[in-house]
Amino acid sequence: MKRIADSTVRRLSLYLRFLEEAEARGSATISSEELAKKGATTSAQVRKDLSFFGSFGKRGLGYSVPELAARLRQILGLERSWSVVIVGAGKIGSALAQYRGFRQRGFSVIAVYDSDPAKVGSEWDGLVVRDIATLEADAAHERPDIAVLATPGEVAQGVAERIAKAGIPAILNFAPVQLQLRADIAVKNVNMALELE
Amino acid sequence: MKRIADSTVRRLSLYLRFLEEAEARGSATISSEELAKKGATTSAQVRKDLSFFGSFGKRGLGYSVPELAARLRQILGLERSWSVVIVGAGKIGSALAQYRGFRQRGFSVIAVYDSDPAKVGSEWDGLVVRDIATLEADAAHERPDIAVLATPGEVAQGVAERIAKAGIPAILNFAPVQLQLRADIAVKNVNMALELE
DNA sequence: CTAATCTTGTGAAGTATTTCACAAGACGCG
DNA sequence: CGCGTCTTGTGAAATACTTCACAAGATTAG
Repeated sequence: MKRIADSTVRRLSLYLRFLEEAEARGSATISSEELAKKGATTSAQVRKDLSFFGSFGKRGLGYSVPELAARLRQILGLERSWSVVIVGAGKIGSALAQYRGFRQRGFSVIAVYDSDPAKVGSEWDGLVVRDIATLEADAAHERPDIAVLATPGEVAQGVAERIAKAGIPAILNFAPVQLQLRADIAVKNVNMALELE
Repeated sequence: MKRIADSTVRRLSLYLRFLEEAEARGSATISSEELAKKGATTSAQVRKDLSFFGSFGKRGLGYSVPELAARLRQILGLERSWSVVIVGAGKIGSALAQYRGFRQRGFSVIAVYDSDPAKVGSEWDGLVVRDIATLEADAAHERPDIAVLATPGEVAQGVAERIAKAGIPAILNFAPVQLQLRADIAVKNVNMALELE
């Protein structure tokens, strides 16, 4: 079995969103054509994407909305909950910590870290900001799945190395630097200014 | 001339960041190999990306750092300043309004809008939150280049239509919905939960 | 000036992704 | 049941993107 293309994953995630809308509206089935129109793609593309994982549509009818939604959740790894820690309690970190979209998608924020003593101990939306010094010790028993890196660029590389050493296997990087880490750490970069270009 | 691939633009933006670092360090030239190593790609890829716009390297030497940086800024449209309005003064809107990365890249936030009377009139970082009711009138004379849509999903489509009607030609959409707009409005979607999947 | 060494620019080859096009299954209706 | 209509699943074709490989320009050292 070949690797799933990044572009395919993005589209699957989009399809899932449309399926959830359809589910809420009470539709029982949906065609590749409908999914395509909402997602600004083609029906052939939708079918190709889905057929990669097997065939769960009915000819002449379309796809069963609840069945396809369940299948996509499984493919995207959303049938289980992922625990997330946010490192950096600045502007971006605070927006992310309170972003409802994560919870809705099965990601639960279990901790926020910062190095600024003025911020450590303050409470946000039920979460107490922890001292970054305790990152390694906490990670050893809480075993978070993903770290969101939202520090200033200057310290991002150093903090990323600590995250890697603490045994957290994936980093979502909001800092505007390219991280250099061991290949077994999954790094995904997000650059908001880049989106505007 | 063919359209520039999305993946190419992303890399060009990355190269520019490395060039700015090199500029700060005082390097006069840089090779495709060096750019490739930092950007986790190959030197052939770097050269192909750049050769698309002409040939401005020197064989045996590499590329002139300031010259290439200037050329990339021009290609990416960063030689001029773009004015941005943020619509939606919630968590994401406020993080974006204060995000320094935009300014550094030539995007200046000229206004923030919200529909909540409790927020309208309050001041953020030198910007007064305006009532969304004045969007059309303001846009007519300020002519912003880009609107950042950071409203809740339920109202995003309606607000996007107003933005389009107000004559703003590009939207960066942070709401978790797929906008349906006229084809001449450039829409770019950002979905933070998606990045984790 | 010549030789050795770098590094670009670019066809050609190799992969990957998207679109086309159509056979065949599924349903509804008379 | 037979017919018309809808919609999937999928090879094949088309397109797009990446990597290879090498000729040729540029520099440095002797």
